[in-house]
Amino acid sequence: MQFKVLLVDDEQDILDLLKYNLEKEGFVVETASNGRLAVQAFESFQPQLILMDVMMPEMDGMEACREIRDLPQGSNVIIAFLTARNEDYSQMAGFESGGDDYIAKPIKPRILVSKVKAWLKRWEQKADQAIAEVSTGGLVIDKEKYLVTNNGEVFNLPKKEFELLALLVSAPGRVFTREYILNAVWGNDVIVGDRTIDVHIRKLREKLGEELFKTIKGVGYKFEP
Amino acid sequence: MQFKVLLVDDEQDILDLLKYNLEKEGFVVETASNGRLAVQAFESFQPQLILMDVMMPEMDGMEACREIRDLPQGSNVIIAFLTARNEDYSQMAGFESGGDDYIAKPIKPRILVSKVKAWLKRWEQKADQAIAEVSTGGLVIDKEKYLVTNNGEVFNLPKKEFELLALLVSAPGRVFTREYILNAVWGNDVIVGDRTIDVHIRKLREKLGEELFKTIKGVGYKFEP
DNA sequence: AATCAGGGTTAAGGCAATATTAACGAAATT
DNA sequence: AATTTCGTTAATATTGCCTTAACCCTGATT
Repeated sequence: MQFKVLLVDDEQDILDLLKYNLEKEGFVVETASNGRLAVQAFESFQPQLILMDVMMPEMDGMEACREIRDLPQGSNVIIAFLTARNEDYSQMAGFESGGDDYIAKPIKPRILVSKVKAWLKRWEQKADQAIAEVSTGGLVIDKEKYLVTNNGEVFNLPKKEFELLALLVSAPGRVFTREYILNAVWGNDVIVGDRTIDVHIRKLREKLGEELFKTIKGVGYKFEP
Repeated sequence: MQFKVLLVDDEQDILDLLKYNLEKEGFVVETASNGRLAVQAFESFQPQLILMDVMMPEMDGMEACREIRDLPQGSNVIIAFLTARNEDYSQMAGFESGGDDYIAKPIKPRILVSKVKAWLKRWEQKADQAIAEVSTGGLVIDKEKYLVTNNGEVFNLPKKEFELLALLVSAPGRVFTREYILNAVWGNDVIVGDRTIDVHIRKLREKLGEELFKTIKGVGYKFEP
C-alpha cells in the first residue's frame, strides 16, 4: 500500500527536512503552510497521516484538527502534532481537539520515521476493522463489495442508500440526528432538504424491512435489529 | 439545535459588532456589560457558550468565570476569553480560572464565527458523551439510544418527556423551579403555560411510577429514587 | 363555610414533523 | 441516442406530540 502523509508547518525548513526523510522511506508526501491550507490539502490529497504544527498563522493546528475531524472522511486520518517543546498544555489541548499523538521538537529524523511507521501500522489495523464487514442481526454489510445481505437475500443498494444504511448500522440502537446524518452522508457543505433523508429511509425500509428503522420524532432515526 | 451565546464586554461597540455577526449566523445572542451581570444572565439564559472580556469593571472575567463554574450547570458551558493582546500570561490565568479557550483582539468577524462554530461543535460532542447514560435507582437513561429503562422495563419516551426526565434525573433530589425547567427544556424564548409542565410530569409519573417525582408546592419538582 | 392559590387531571384540537407518492433532471448504462 | 437508474424535490397525506382549556382537588387563609 502506498501511504500518504501530509505535513503542515509554517517553517519551510522543517517541511523540507521532514519531506526528504519521509520520501526516502517511500511515503508520498505533500505539504501545507497553515491550517486553512491543510484542510484543503486533506480533502484533495486524502492522506492517512497528518503531521501538524500546533502554532501557525491563519488557522492554528488545533482548529484545523477540529475542522478536519468534522469532514466526512476526517475520522479515519491519524493526526499527530509537532509541539515546540514539552509544553504540557499545548499537548493536552491538541488531544482534546481530536489529535492522536504528538512528537516533540527538535525532531530527529530516525525517531520521526519510526513513529510514522508505527502510526501507519495503527491506521492499517483500524481501517481493516472498520471496512471489513459489519453484521448485525441477519444483516451483513460488505463495504468492500458494496453489497448488503439480509437473511441470505442479496441487495445492491445505490450509493446514498448504502451509506445511510452503513451509518445507521455502525451503531445499532443509537439515534442519529438528521443533522448528523446530513453531515456524515451528504457532507457539511451540501445543502439538501430534510425530506431527502425521509425518502432514503423509506427505500431502506421497503427493501430491508419496515421495522428495522425506527423514527424518533424531533430527533432522528435509528437502526434496531 | 438552537445555540445560545452570551457576550460579555464593557464596550457597547464590541458587543454590537459581535452580536450582529453571530446573529447573522443564526445564533441566539444575549449580552452583559460586566461580570456580575454575566453570572445572572448565565442563570436565566443558559447559553452553551460565553464570550467574555477579561478586563471589566464591577467583576472581571476570570472572577465571573469561577462563579459560573461553581453553579449547578456551570461545568457544561464553554467559556472563551477575549484577550486584549497576545498577553500570554492573561491567557494562562484565564485557563486557570476555568476558561476553555481564548480569542485575541482585534476580533475579525470571520475568524470569530468559525471559532464559535468549532466551539459549539465541541460542546455538542461533549454533551453527547457526558450525558450518554445516567442511571439512578432502577432507572437508566440512555441519551444515545433515546431509551429509558426502569427496572428492566423499556420505555420509548417522546422528546419533551425524555428531556424533562433527563433534566430532573441529572441531579436527583434537587428541586428544579418551573422557570428553570421551562428554560432548560423549552428554551428561553418559547412561551407555554404552566400547566404544560404538569401534564408532562403526569405522563412521567404514569409511566415510571407516581412516587418518583415529587412536587414542592410554590417551587417546582424534583426526582427522587 | 367561603374563598383562594397552587397544582392535578383529562380529553381534544392544532400543528409540526414525518411518510408517501410522483415526477423531474442528471448521470450512468445500454 | 435511447434507456435505465439515482438523487432530489414538490405536493399531499398522515401521524403523534404538544399544548391548552376546562374542570377537579387539596390545603391554607379569611
